Amino acid sequence: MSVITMEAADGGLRERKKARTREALVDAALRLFAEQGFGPTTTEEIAAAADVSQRTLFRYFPTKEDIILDVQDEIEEAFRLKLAARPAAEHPVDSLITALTAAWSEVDASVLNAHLRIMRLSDESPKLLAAHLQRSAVNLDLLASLIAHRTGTDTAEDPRPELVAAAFGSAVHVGIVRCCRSGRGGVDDLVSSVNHCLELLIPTLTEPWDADRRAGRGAAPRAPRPAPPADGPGTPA
Amino acid sequence: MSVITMEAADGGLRERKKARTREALVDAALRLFAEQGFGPTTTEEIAAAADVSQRTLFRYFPTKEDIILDVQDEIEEAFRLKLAARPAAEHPVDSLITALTAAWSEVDASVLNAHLRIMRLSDESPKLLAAHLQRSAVNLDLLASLIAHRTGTDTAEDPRPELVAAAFGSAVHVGIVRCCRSGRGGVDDLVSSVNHCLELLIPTLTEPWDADRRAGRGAAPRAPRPAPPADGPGTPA
DNA sequence: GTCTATATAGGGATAGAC
DNA sequence: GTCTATCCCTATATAGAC
Repeated sequence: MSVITMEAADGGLRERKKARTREALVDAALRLFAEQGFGPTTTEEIAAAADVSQRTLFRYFPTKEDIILDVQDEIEEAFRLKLAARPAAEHPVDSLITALTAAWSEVDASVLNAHLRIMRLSDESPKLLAAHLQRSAVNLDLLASLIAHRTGTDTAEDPRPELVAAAFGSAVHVGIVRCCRSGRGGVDDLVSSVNHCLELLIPTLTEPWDADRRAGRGAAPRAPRPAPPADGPGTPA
Repeated sequence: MSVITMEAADGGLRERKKARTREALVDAALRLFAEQGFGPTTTEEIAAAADVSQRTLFRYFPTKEDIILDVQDEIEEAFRLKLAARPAAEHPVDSLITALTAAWSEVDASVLNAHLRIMRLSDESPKLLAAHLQRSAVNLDLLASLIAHRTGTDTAEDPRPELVAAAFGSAVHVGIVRCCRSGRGGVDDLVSSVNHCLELLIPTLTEPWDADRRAGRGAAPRAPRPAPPADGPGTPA
């Protein structure tokens, strides 16, 4: 048979079969985890549900956690692409917030929903939570490198790229966790919770603590930095 | 024999034996991990080195990682105690920084050194890193609760306690990681690296980005909040 | 009887041989 | 892709200390 026929189409025939197998595994895992929990579900069950052998499963994913944690990487990669599209002169904090909004508005809703379901599962399984946090750490490193590159900062001498990335990541994480904890949460709840946390981050660190302030209804925080020129090619949403 | 004789001393005979077994396990693990790495060392080896059975090891520690990660909890608990001793009116950010300095100056140097060694091992073993991050998350929750209690803030409605705790924790983490990455690091290097990151956190988020600023030698950041009254009972170092 | 330690057996994840 | 080995961790059954 012709090699050309097999690989010509639009991503390769094999590529698409691989992608389908991969998706079948992710779907099966997501479903079984929801039904039985993360721990009780075995890799053999997942493989059987996706009609492949256990060995094949481990050829696609190195660990059980990775089967579902890949969607996280997918989201974060989209986010980094949006960040790279922001103007270089913009302050990293502004770039990060704008890029996140842009990325989340473009990502498929089912992907964000899957991410939410994974966060829920993490509450129940320490192992899954640990794997998730580890990935977040790796993605944070990538983010810091990207920021350093964009601002022409030498990471070896200046910790600021890592600090912005870490502080931003913290705020996003707090927003996600709070959304998950508040019972049911659709994608809309997720977005508003994270946005609220991002808005509050700087005022929380710089303004006097007012016990009565809540949910952004308080004295409006003074703009801490001059607004950047609105010349960005990105998607300001 | 008399019950009084057995338990009168200062913490109970059994308690001290338990503590000694525990310490023997931690020491053995720390030594074996340094010699062979985290992954290759088996729980049976650790148990044998501490002269107990594998089952006993798992009675003291639920997982292999926990054998060494308990020193982290020890440090963080000391930190929370120092934080609780700060005046309630002080801004959380100031309380956190002061409490950290106080805690680290009191903790035994060997404990901090053990912590550093663990961080190094984490670079080598994803599993250890994941477990470490998970613990940090738990400790961050405790920290947020403490801050909420001290400031009279309702965590359900106001995310700020979680935000300060998370941002502070991020900066500390960045400082630790940078210290570990910069080759050899004594406790002094650790302290200065973390302090540097803590000083830079707020200016990094609020001041314009100046690519030439480095290591704190740049325009001094304006004090973002009025300095708190120096009436704290803590150890301002 | 109660608490604590042990040995043994086994399940489940993952790596490697074939 | 099947089979096997290894390691982490758990369960059960049991024995010593007081």
